[in-house]
Amino acid sequence: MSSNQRELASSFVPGDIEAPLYKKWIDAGYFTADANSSKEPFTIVIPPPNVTGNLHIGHALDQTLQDCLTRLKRMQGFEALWLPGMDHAGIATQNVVEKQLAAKGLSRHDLGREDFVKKVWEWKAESGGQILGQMKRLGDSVDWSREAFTMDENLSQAVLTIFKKLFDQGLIYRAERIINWCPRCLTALSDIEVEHQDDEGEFVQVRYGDGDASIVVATTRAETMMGDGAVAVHPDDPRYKHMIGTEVLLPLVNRMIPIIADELVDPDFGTGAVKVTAAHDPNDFEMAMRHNVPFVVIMNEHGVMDGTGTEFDGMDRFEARIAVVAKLKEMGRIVAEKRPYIHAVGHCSRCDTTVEPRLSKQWFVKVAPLAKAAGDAVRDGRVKIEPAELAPRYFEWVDNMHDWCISRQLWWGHRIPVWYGPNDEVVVVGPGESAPAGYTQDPDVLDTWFSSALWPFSTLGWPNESADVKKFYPTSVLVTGYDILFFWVARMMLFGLFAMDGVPPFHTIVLHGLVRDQFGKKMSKSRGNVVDPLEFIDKYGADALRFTLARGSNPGKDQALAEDWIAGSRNFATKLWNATRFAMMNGATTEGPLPAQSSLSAIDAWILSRLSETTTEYTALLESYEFARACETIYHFAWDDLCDWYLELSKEAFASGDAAASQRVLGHVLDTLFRLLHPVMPFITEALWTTLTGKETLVTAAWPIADAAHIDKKSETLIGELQKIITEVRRFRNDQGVKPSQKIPGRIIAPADVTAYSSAMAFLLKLELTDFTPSASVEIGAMKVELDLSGTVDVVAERARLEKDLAIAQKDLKTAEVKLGNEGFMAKAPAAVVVEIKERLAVTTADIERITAQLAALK
RNA sequence: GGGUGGUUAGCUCAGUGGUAGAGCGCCUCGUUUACACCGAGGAUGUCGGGGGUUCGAAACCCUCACCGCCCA
Repeated sequence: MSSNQRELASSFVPGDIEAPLYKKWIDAGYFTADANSSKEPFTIVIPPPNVTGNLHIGHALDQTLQDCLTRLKRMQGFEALWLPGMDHAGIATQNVVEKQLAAKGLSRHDLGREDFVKKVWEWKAESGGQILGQMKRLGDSVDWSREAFTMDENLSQAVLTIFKKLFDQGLIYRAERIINWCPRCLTALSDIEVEHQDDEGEFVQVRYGDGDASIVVATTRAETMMGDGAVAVHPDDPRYKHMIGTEVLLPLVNRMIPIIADELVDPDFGTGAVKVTAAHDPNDFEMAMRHNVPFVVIMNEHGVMDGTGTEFDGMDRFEARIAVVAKLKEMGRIVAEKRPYIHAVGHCSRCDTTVEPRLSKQWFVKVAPLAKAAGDAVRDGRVKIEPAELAPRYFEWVDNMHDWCISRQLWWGHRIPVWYGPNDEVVVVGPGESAPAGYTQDPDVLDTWFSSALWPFSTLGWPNESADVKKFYPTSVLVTGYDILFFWVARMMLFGLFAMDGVPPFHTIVLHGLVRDQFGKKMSKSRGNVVDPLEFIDKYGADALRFTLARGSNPGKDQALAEDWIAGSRNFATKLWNATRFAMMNGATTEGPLPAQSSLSAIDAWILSRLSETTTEYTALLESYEFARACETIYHFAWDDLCDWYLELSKEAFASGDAAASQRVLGHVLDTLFRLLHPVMPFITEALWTTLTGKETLVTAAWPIADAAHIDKKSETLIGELQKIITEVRRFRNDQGVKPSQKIPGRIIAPADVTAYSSAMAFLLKLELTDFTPSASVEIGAMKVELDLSGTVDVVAERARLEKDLAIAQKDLKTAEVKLGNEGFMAKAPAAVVVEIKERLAVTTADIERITAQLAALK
């Protein structure tokens, strides 16, 4: 089929093309990677969204960038694999199903563990993973044949394998520690599952003991005092030095507790004396270990007071706080109180309940040796972090990482593969092994991030020696928001290096920022400023959303997003559509060789030169993850250079019917432009390109290589001159109130290389190149356009125009004169800069002369 | 408290030593051989304050102020 037989719809409706194109791509298998290919691999594993999740705007950004890179590399001839999948999201998913049960008045305990887990699987089958369908709307070129889930059989084998390996090397241990406990979820949480917020609390000073044997302690948690085992002061504090080693009476429970000295106490905080509640505070726990302070547990797993033997037993912890303070007040023991007292309090990241530090026996990963390796891999350059400015954050965390609590008191997740014998024997059961008879398995499951830490290789088939692992590991790039650098990225580094014999899980970590609202504020349900990417896709098309997000994505930086900007991207898509329609109406073609460079008009040579430069610049920007700058570059090439100038300057040639060279050049420019834009705007480029070329698909088409022979500075300079004089004439017409469509007699007086394009310029400026007596003229440098306004020149407007130009020229002249008159400048500035300023002086001097003469003539 | 980013046009942001930029918004004109989701033209900034380095600073250094994020 030749190009003039194919047609584009007269208007661009994204919804008409997107779904059919995605189906075409899937049916053709373009996204399916081949482990046996001889091509160099390029691998990205998707940050697995929660099985409970829906596509939010952050996913849309993350995935747009990943798709850009994957499509780019696929076109560049790599064996590109973008591997999709989901995370089982332990607490989140269990919460969803428990909520459903609660609606029927049931708890998970009513079902029992086995049936509950079955129920979760049923839920997943029915309503989990909605995000996968939404990813298709976005156009993600993921390999669906490799879709993975962290609870899949193979990924579970990976979990068992690594658990056993870590345990055997002494890197997993069980210990009684203070951990973060959620009294609502009834499970332990790791440090990063705790979110610190500034809450309104209270700060009270309580007198322990009486008379000489008394000391005032400061606390925000009066209710825990019944669990105190000591009072601590700084060893050098003169106020308390004499009391160290003595005992005071603990009110309410009437127990004598020692006063101890510990460096951890800040003498400037409160009264300089703090209560030591070993079983209910992590700092106190540490001090207690050093000083043999007893652990007194006074709260149960629900955060309810228990075992104090006082009237407070049975009270909720917050209720108890009020009651305890009231009672102390009654006893005259409250020395001072401050309320509200704003301080940071930990909350469960899943349900927002205030976290309770709790003494409890849990499983931990000993991270020190793993974290050292993870830090070194980045330090020695084996893994790059982009942008590099974010590397210090990574180091700060990896170098100061606490041991990782990995057990969770949940039912949904990978059950801890530890079995206990009748005499407390401990056996870890690896893949294919079974526990000795009479042993019982630990009831807890592993932290969700334990399995996601294995994602870059468990999804490829590890621990089996799969073809995928051989071909696609290590992965090339990991694209994710900086907000999960610690949650996920650092942990993949830890486990990846450990499991894969020191081979890091990816070469480059590309970090992007968060999507914020149009005023740069964080999106949140409470603010009501959360946007739905699917609504934007419905309204403006996936390409528009993608382009907007990519265009806003500066490395590692947050971006604001406004609906207007998506509309702007939709306008860009429409522009491309209409430009292509126009081009095809005028015979643009991709068939046959490009005309010889020497035979081209300056207009054609110029656009090829700009195309070549744009290709180079844009490719380099994409390859260095500078998505915002890349989009900016291609946007201005397409809209400004191509649509506003090339097409306009070419209209005369197309109208004259003698434009074979331009038809071929234009076909080439569009062909290349669509290839370049395809990673960002896959749908519209596919539609336009296949229509233009008659070929099957752009998905697997070759990435353009800039032709250095097309760089033509002479044509660029010449077209630059044309643009200047055209703009000046337009400005003149505008100032004179001449309508854009009104034809007026005119003539172009300029050097021959400019006048060679007189007819193109005249067509564009609506000038009639006939004989006439000029009544006005517009000049720029050596170029002059004479016009006939039939004697109706608006002298006032023209004076204003010239005077404005004169003022600018005079200011520029002065700047140049000052510089050239500066001895320091002349002595020290680089020669090239001096030459430039001298040229500027010459140009402005000439401008001033010319404008002054024109103004004089106007009198 | 420790770390870290920011302050440039009305808004959101680019711009790492040589005449201040983009998108959106704003003003004027306009149914011109694609496109009003458009075209042409225009207005708008002592680049947070102060000091310093330099022939030259939005950019480099110091300092202050004010926002923000991460960690404790």
